[in-house]
Amino acid sequence: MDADTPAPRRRARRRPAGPDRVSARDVARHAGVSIATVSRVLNDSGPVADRVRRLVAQAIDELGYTPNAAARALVRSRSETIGAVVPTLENATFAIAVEALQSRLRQAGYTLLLASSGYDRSNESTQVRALLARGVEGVMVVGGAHDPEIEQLCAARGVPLVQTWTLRPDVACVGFDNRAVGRQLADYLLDLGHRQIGVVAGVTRGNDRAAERVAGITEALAARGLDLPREQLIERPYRIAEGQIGLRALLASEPRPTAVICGNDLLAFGAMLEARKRGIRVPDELSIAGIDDLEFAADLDPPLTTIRVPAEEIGRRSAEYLIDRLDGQTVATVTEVATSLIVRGSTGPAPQRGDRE
Amino acid sequence: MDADTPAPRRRARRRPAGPDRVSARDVARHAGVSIATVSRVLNDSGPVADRVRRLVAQAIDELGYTPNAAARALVRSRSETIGAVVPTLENATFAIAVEALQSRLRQAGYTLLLASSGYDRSNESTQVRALLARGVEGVMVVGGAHDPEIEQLCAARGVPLVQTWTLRPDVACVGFDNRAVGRQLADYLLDLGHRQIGVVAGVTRGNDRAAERVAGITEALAARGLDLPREQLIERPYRIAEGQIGLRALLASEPRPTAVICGNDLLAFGAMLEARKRGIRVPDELSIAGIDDLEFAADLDPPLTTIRVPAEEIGRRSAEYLIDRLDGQTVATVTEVATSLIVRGSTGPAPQRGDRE
DNA sequence: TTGTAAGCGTTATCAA
DNA sequence: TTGATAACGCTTACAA
Repeated sequence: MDADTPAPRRRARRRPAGPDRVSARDVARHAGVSIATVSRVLNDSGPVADRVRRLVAQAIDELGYTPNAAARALVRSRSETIGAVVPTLENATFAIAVEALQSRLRQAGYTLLLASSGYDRSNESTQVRALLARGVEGVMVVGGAHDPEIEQLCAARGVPLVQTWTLRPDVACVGFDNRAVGRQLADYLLDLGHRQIGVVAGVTRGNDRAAERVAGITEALAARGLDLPREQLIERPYRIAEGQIGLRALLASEPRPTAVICGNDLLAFGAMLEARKRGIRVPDELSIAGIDDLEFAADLDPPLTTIRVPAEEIGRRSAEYLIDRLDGQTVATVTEVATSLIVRGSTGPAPQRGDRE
Repeated sequence: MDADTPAPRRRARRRPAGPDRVSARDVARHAGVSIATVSRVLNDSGPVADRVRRLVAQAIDELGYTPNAAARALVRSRSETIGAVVPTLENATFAIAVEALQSRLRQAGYTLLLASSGYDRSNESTQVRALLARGVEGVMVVGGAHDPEIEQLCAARGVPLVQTWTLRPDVACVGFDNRAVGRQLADYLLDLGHRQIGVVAGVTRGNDRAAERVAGITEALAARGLDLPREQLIERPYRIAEGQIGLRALLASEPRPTAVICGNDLLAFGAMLEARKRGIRVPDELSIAGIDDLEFAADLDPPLTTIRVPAEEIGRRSAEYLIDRLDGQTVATVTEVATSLIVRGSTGPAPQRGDRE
């Protein structure tokens, strides 16, 4: 995909078709006042006689006038626009966050410019640059590891940037500690007696959240003197079908894991499907856990043990951070949202030696 | 939610913080040329000596110049911006479409402004108005029934509007015949011998797609001399848990349906959960069908019979329609995308009298 | 091949 | 309480 090189337009019309756009000048003429007065009633800046105000309002109505946002943005140097770049909307967790982000932004009068990166760092950078060129006043991105250019560009223009799904002390962010999440999941399974733990992670290249989750798992294992051998760590894109592939690969390894941590719920769903297909009883023979707590997680059979990630809250709080910053308020730069381990039926004690078969 | 009344900003700064934005004038000065020349190399309009071109390019680089989109939009009266309003991104089918829409738009140099309506017609209208005020050059909405204001506003400005997930001969649209889809599903089940067909529809108020689907089902039944009694038609929001509620309601009615058509796959998933919970065998005792063919549909147990809706294609083609229109091309206004019945394991022949129990 | 200058539609300053 | 008018940063005739 060459999202980078916009194709040239074939024919450039000078003005949008339709009846020539009505401007403030038209309104002014129609109401028999000056254009300055029109502006004043429009923005409620400066005094206007009630009678005049009514006149202008009526003219605006009759002419169906809408102020030109570009002109306003130009003179005020404020676009009232916020940009967001997410990896993909196909992952429900990001879709939910974007939904909340947009909704909160609109309440404050901002419009959302949306782009997606496809989990590609250089593409992400391109998208941010495009948004900045469009004059966005704030930017939201997912994750804490990016092309350094992103932070630079935003900083250079004084455009606040909020990084989500991550926690970094040095930048504005709304998220959680992915490493801790990985650790928590691993510790939980270790406490259940599992010693052979496999991982179906997301693709870690260009995805610091996925990488951190793996790191957390590794840490927890190390703390108990265990390690995560290469064959026990499979990386797959975040899709159900990939979870199946991932589990298949893990099952081929020796010793066979008694528990599998998946990078998110989609992978976990796939893993559960594969286990069922192979007649492997979950959780008796194999425990499976995910991350996100998507809508369906509680409804799988057995219900999926997972880490709840408050996507809606992340989106909403990101919006609030940007809104407040643009409002000139000083706000906490680091916002941690609470995740929590939701224990359901897909995980259980490690099978005793001999339990199996 | 009062998304309609943006709260007033607390403090309005004059210019965005940071080092005063570098303008074309700065670049011109730096390169020792006129501002017109800068514009020429920037847009590749008009002749520029190679040497000068290099000079300017270098200056642009050194100064980190980015053209001001608002100024450009103002003078060209083109914002290179497209607006979309979907019911919600929480429904994967819309998320996928938006993803495709955005990606295709960017390729053509457009940026996507996104808003959501929450399935509320007046809110949808508000969002469209906001987008129009932002100067979008094209608009995408979901469905074919809206506040009439929407079509008027777009028409008045000559802004192309594409309506999706629907087929209307009189307007630009990319979609399919929801009524036909409902009919097809009902006919399929009728052909299997079902005579007691229940429906868990989406909420039809303000949702013409949901309403059309129900209408199609009703039609198919009528064609065989059957009707759809009130108690056999349940409307619930598009969520898994609501599907459970819906099926519960249907099961309480007499005679109990042998087949249930759900407004989308989420409702169908819920219905299947409820059936399982009650020990009702699917499809032996009860057939269940959905619409959308979401990622998980094939992986349910039993796999879900559904209608495949090409959401990605709808998004992409909507983008292409708008791009071509804005390019001055004459394009087909009505684009039908193919849906297809995917028969899987969740539906089967109607149980013979006495089969049950 | 280059530069000058007239807008584009607003907002905001300053007089009146 | 109102009206001229100068920006805002850019594109684009038109001149040179």
